[in-house]
This record gives sequence, C-alpha cells and structure tokens, in this order.
Amino acid sequence: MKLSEAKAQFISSWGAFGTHWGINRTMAQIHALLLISPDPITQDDIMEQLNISRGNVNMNTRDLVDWGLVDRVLIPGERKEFFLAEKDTWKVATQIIKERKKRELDPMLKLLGQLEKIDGDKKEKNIKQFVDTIGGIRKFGGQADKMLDVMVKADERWFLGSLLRFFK
Amino acid sequence: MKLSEAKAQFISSWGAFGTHWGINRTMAQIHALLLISPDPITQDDIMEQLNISRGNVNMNTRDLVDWGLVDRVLIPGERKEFFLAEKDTWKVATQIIKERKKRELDPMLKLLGQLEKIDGDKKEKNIKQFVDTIGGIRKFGGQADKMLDVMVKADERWFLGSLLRFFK
DNA sequence: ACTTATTTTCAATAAGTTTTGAAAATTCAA
DNA sequence: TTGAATTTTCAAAACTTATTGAAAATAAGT
Repeated sequence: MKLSEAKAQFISSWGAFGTHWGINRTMAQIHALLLISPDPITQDDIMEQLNISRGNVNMNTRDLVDWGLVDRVLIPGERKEFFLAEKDTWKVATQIIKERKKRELDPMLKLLGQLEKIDGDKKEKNIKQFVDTIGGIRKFGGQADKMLDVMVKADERWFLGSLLRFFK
Repeated sequence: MKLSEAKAQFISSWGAFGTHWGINRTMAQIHALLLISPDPITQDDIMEQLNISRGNVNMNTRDLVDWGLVDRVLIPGERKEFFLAEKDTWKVATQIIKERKKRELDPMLKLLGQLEKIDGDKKEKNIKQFVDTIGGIRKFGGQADKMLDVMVKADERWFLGSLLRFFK
C-alpha cells in the first residue's frame, strides 16, 4: 500500500471512530492528520489536505488545543502559526481520560450522590429500586474514577507493565 | 428531595450523559427509566412517562435488547409485552464493553494492522512518522483490548477486589 | 375466519449539529 | 500610523440524525 492511500484511510477512519466517542468527525480528522505529520503544519495546510473551510479548521484546532492534544508553535521567521500534535499515544490517551473524567464522570458522580438522598420509606419497592440502582452505579463509577486517576498519574511503562503481569 | 423529582433528574442527566458516549439521548433515557423500575413495564408506560412516540419507543427498546441491556418478558395473562432491564451495574458495564469492543475497537485494530504494511523507505521522515504513530496506537489498543477481555470475563468481586489491592 | 389488540415499519418532518464564507478583529513590520 | 497578512467570529446554509404518526403487519381470542 502507498503512503498517500494509507494516510487517507487512517484519517477517514479515525474520523468515523471519533464520532462514536463524542468527538466530531472533523476534529478527529485534523487530529489524525497532525498525528502523522512529522513537522508542524499551518491552518492552510490543513484546509488544503482535508478540503475544509478556514473557519472549520480554526474552531477545531482551538478545541484540540483546549483538550491539550495539540500545541500552537511559533516558527522563527514565519508569520503564520503552526500546529503540532503530541505523538506519544500514552500521553494522548491519558490526556483524553483526564479531560473526559473532569467533564463527564466527576459531575455524574456528584449528581448521583445528591440523588441518593431521597425522602420516604426505603422499604417501598420503587424507592428501594431507585436507591439501589443509583448506589450501584455510584459504586462502580467510584472505582472507575480511582482506577483512571492512577492511570493518569502513572508512567506508561509502569502501568502497562504491571497490568500485563497482573493479567498474565 | 422527592422520588419523582430525583427520577426526573436521573433520567434527564443519564440521557445527556449518553450523548457523550455515542448512545442517543432517548435510548439512554429509556434505559434509565427501566433501570429504576422494579417491575417490567410496557411500551405505553414508556411513551407516557417520557412523552415520546410509539415508533420511537419501539426502535430504541429494540436497540436496548440488541445491546443485551434489556429483556422482553411475557407476563402470563397479559397481551402486551413488557420490558425489564438488567439491574446489576457490573453486568451492564461489561455488556456495554463487550459490544463496543466488538463494534469499534476490534475493527480499528484490524485496520491499523493493515496500514502498517506500507511501501517505501522506512527512514523517510513522513513514512517513519506514519508507521510510528500507527504502531503506537496499535500497541496501546492491543493492551486495552486484552484488559477489557479479562474484565468482561471476570467476576465483579474478583476484578474490583484485585484492582483495589493492586492500586493500594 | 373474523375482529380487535398490539407491534413494527418507514416516509415525511423536525430537531440538532457541523460547515461555510465573508466580515471583523488582530498582529506585525515598515 | 498604515496596510498587508493572518486569525477569529458568527449568521446562514448544508448536512446529519432523531422523531413522529399513520399504515401495514403480526398475534391472540372468539
């Protein structure tokens, strides 16, 4: 397979993959393009390679920078600004975990905590099921939260090495 | 807080939560409603409680059944069919992991494997970056895949117990 | 076989999201 | 300053996805 063909396939399927994970197609495609670009590239490069408008590139690169996945870099002597992606997959993954945990898991656990404080007889069937369900989700979420914290703080070699040994 | 209020909040935020995870709002809301219903309920109950159309309930309950999160149950003497959700959070989580792994992770790993077979000089900057990026993602994905397999096959008490000990 | 209850389908429509592109704002050098 | 290069914004348009509702299909009782 030729590089150009493989690139196109990677960008396209990374984009499709992203849509299953709450990331929009274009943002994921731009990320894919940056992940395989050895050197920093400009808005115009991205516009040209992906055939998308300037505004679109601008919004999505901003989001990628907000997520901590991409840096704006200045190249001496160049007027335009360049974008460069973090290439280390472990760092990318932990950064995504960190952000999603903050944006989604933490608020959900906070809400569940409030919902457990319900008035009424805990023996009543409907109240019991509600409290049990909320409690079960909260317990599970709490464990996931701890595990993800360890992962985010850990070093790749330690984490994967240990897990691998652990799971045999 | 009153039960009715807490129920409404849970359903609404579980729905919003779902949209971040590639599950549509209504499917997640129906799931939430079923998770807190101690007894099986009908299409009409769902239509009424969530104010949505019959067709919508029908499609989304079908998807929940396909995902293995909800069962159709027959109640002797009743003409209508009833729906009942799996209430055990661990089982729900492993079922979701199993399905998403099958639908998303496995095909992605397969594709990455193909993309690594690239023509050309592996020393060339662009080819090297491409192969390194794909290889890195694949390695990480492979580890995640193994770990999720263990999780799906494991029993909750063993898995969380062990992890907890592992992470101190 | 017929009638009625119930579920399923799917074309039309509504709702939501993403993209565009041109105008406004900003940056930089002379 | 001024003006050219570049980036940002955002209303309108395009696109995508979800929802409705009525008709068709199916199932169950008599």
